[in-house]
Amino acid sequence: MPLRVYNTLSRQKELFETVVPGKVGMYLCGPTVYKPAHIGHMVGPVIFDTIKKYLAYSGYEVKFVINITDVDDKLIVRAAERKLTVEQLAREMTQDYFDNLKTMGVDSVDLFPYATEHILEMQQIIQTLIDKQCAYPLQGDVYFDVTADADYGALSHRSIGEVLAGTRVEANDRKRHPADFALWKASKPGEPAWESPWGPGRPGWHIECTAMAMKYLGETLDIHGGGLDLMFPHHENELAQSECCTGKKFTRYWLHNGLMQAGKQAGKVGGGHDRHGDQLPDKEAQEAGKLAGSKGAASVKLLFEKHAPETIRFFLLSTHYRSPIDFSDENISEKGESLAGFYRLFEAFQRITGQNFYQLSAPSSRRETTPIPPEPAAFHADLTACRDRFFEAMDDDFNTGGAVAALFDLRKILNALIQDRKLDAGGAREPAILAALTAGMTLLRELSLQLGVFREPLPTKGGADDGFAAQLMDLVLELRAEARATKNWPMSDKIRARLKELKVVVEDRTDGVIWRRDT
RNA sequence: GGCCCCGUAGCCAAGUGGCUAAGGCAGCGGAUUGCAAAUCCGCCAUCAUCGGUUCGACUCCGAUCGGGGCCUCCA
Repeated sequence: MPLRVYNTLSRQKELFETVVPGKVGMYLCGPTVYKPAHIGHMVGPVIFDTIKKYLAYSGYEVKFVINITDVDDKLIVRAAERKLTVEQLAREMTQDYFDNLKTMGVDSVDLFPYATEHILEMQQIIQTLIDKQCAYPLQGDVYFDVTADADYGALSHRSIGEVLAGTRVEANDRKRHPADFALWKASKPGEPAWESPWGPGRPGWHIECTAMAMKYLGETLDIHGGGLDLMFPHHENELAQSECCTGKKFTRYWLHNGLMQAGKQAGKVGGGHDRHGDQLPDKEAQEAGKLAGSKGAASVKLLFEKHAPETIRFFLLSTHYRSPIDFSDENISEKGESLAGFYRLFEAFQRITGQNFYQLSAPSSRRETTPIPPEPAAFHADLTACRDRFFEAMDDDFNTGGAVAALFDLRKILNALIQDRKLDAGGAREPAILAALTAGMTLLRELSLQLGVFREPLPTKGGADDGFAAQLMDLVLELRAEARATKNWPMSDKIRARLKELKVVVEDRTDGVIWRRDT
């Protein structure tokens, strides 16, 4: 099954062929570290982390780079507000970003280069562009001349004329062409500045990505990712300056992820039944619906208090990466419900075989995928079909939604085996069946790891209190067992009902009672 | 105004020019259970509307309606 990816440049799915066979250079536009990350900042990293994992699993040697923008107007403003240096602020927010990535299970990034550590590389590229007449210095600034790139606009599918149609006329008409953009900005007093052939200044926004991407991944990248919002002008400009600099294709496959949206109330107001419906939502209401635009967009760290990070990751991956995602607590909670079924399966597996799902050693390469015993035949066939569906989905432009569905199917097949053979209900546990079950669970682990879920056990709720709570539960359930032995159902049911009020679920199984804390 | 995307069951969400349109959550029926819970089995969609292309469209084209994005150094 060949891998196919959707390329923004061509607007269609293309066969995935890398510059160097077997190797992938992948670059993702990272954050400007000026404020704590919100959920939207996690979308790209989670998606491209998953892509990296899957490519590596598929046999590619992948180098994955995410840049850190640590010099920028927003940083300067925010640092001044907080009476910090730009460097201090950047350092603090970078740490926040890294913490969040770790929590979200984004662990496949090979390198996080900093813009400020690549000023020299940027200057060299700028100089090359000037030498090639693609850029021109102007009063301490350096601008890229968009007319130097005949294909300018190809990525975002607009012509230079169209670009200008919607743009406000700026006061700054010193530029040769209104669409020209800054490669280097002369700095004002008090701002971070670096010496340059054009005077003290700092880099423009787009040049850092070109410099760092080329330095670490070569002049032609295989994959360049980012949010849809970056397509224009950021990626368009990056593409133009890079190709003008090297004369080579800059990126083979441009991948853009959809943006997260917070609520839809803004668009819904006044719609529907109002036949006059001409009450357009005002600009402010529209802004409120935009995650990034709403100043109240909570940090991911706050979100982690409400939802398990794994649930959030699963939420992000249950829809296609190019689609926008509606953010809401309800939508995320629903994913938590779906995941609970997996956790119960892991517990059943532990009860049955004594093995810990999280300690199963799963193959990390698709070529060495978990062998499934030929017996029972139906089980073998079902699992194989499931695995095929997973691969098919992922090979088709990383369709994580389809892959997730395969995981659910897998869960059902495993539960069905347990059910049919009464493995968790006092039935005989034949070694061959247990081996089949273990193989199936190993496959589940193998595949789910590619999505970055079920990596490690959830932290137990209740923390340090758990040991004591467990002892109390043993006592309560012992008393309840005595009541049940004498068919004292009212007492037995009362205990169970009262526990339920405490969010403790009791299950009376044929071979014993189990309990768990509910979410 | 310009460019672009989307509209699939109560909700979320895959997918395909033609066999029964994935999966999840919720719901309903059954098995199981002392009763539950959990699990399994089963049920639950004329794919926004209208027209066109085609032997045949949810899938292609056009129009309409509805939602959204970008054009503003938001990921």
